[in-house]
Amino acid sequence: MLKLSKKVEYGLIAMRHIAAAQSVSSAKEISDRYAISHDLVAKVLQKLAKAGLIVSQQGMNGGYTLARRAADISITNVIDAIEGAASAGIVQCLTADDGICSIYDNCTIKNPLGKIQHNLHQVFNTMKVSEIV
Amino acid sequence: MLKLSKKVEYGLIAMRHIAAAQSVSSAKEISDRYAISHDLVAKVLQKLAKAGLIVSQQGMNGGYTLARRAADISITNVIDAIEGAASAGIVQCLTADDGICSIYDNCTIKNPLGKIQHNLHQVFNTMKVSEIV
DNA sequence: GGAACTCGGACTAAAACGGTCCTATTTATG
DNA sequence: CATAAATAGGACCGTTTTAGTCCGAGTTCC
Ligand code: SF4
Ligand code: SF4
Repeated sequence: MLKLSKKVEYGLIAMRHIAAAQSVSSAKEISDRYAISHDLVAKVLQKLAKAGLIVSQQGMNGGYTLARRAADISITNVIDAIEGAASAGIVQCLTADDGICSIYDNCTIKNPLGKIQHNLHQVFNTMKVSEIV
Repeated sequence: MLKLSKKVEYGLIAMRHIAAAQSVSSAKEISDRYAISHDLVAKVLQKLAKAGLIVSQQGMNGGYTLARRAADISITNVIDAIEGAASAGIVQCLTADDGICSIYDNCTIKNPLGKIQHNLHQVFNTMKVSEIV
């Protein structure tokens, strides 16, 4: 239940690969190296690019490179890029999202959970891509 | 994606309620107070009882009481009781579970993720039920 | 022009989630 | 002793999420 999705895992693997590479890295290169579905990792890469974490180079011999230093990209950045920023919350009522919980008024644990969520974010924010190369 | 399930939320609400109550608390009492499905909270309570976090008293005027001091029950205990101990992991390859990942051999991020998981557990372990009453 | 890329939407099978329902058992109480 | 109020627990079910595929289109190098 606290498991992160495969897409995020693939995203982290890809980020690590790109960060460690000298030149541009293509989706095929990554999917081959780690035995992941090409289509899947390609989509993840597209999301990472759209979020501005990596820059794409289209056409032949194209691929991706980091958009900024690996030390300036946190795990939170990667997660948000792939899952959407709203997913950053441990419970939906604490994310700035629309749908609030039907229990909201009666809920006695949202404040404590807020504290937990803060601590969790601390963990993901302090861990940078540069630390996993 | 890091969201905890409704069952866990209900479990935490129930634990808080029981910890704050003077006498035994029945499932109906809790489901009424917080406007949750009776059947659902009842099942959660059964799991908590089975895990030894609360003790049940059957029959009329029955219900649940804490099995030990609220300060000795961590959030991890509650999560594990409801979701099963195997769910404690951020990725399945790091839990002592059976099914390992197909990528396992090629995966370059399992060690870093192990460190993250450790930090996460720290958060859930140090937070006790007594802190949410 | 073609090969090797990125881009991006549509689609799907399978699993997880959230929840209901039904039955059996236990126990206090009148 | 009968009954009502509880726990115990399995079966079931509709919806959503996940993980993944497939296909068409645009881009750039050779
Ligand atoms: S209100 Fe309480 S139950 Fe509803 S989402 Fe927030 S924390 Fe979870
Ligand atoms: S091996 Fe890597 S990809 Fe597979 S589960 Fe463990 S961390 Fe995730």
